[in-house]
Amino acid sequence: MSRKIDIEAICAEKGLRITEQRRIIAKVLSESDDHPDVEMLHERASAIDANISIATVYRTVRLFEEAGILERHEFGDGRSRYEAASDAHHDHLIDVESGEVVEFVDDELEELQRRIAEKLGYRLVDHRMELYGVALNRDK
Amino acid sequence: MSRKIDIEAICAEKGLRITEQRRIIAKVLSESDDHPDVEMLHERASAIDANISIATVYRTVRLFEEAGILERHEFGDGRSRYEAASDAHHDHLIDVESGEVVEFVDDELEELQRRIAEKLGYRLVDHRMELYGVALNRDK
DNA sequence: ATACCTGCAAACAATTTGCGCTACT
DNA sequence: AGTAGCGCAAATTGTTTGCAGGTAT
Repeated sequence: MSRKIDIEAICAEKGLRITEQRRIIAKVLSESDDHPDVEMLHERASAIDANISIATVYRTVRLFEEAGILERHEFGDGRSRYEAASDAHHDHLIDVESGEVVEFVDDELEELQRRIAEKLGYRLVDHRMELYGVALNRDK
Repeated sequence: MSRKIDIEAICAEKGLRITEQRRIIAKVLSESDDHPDVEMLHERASAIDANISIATVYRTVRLFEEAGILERHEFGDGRSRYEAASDAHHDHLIDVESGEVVEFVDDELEELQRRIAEKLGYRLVDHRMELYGVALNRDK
């Protein structure tokens, strides 16, 4: 789903300092096709450089989020999960049995949300939507 | 929005013990038309009986949620917020400027979500959706 | 050179839990 | 009477932060 995004280039663009640990965390993020939490990111980063502290992962992830490089999600398991912000917006469906996360886009849905907000007297600035489901054909 | 729900009766129905503190917390919940967090619930309960501990509020809120008496929401401010589970499902729109929460129902949306899940190969068992918006006419 | 970054450990905030005592049923 | 619930304080979990030393620009 995620076309590779050159986070390092974006950092330079935004005037962020590029450090060894940021480069590694950026690489890990770019190569993740799932929605890892901080602990998972730290594990993956540690596999490349064992000295990266989890505090740095937290700081970097916040920095990247504020720079719009990353999107943070809360899927209801208590911790935040991240993915590289692509220009293509999408929502998520979570398989409640396996925990698997499926990404999807539905223009009709986007449009409907905008209309609902408007009907209530608001201009929609953001939304969060997750569907929770069980697979129909268990034999996949 | 919330028609009064007799939580005490539901407790009896489900075989839950009815204690003084549960009765109070139930009353506070029934009378709340907003979406209080545990701290707010504790404050409101304390106004009735100053001896209720916050641990009991946490325990009771969890008990009630597991019994289906309560719905828990996470609106992105870190803590969980609760409302009495009514039979009438609804979603929420959060005014990002005032923090006000507007409840709404949209059948087309419900139906669309079901269809999207199905298209992806899932049976929809739950969903969470929040719209975030700014009021169109500020002079309301 | 210097301002920014990192690792470490301590601090925090929300929530849970062990324990001895109390109160429903 | 006996089990389940309560209050309190300590423990847990996810996350943030102060500080002393290191590093990118």
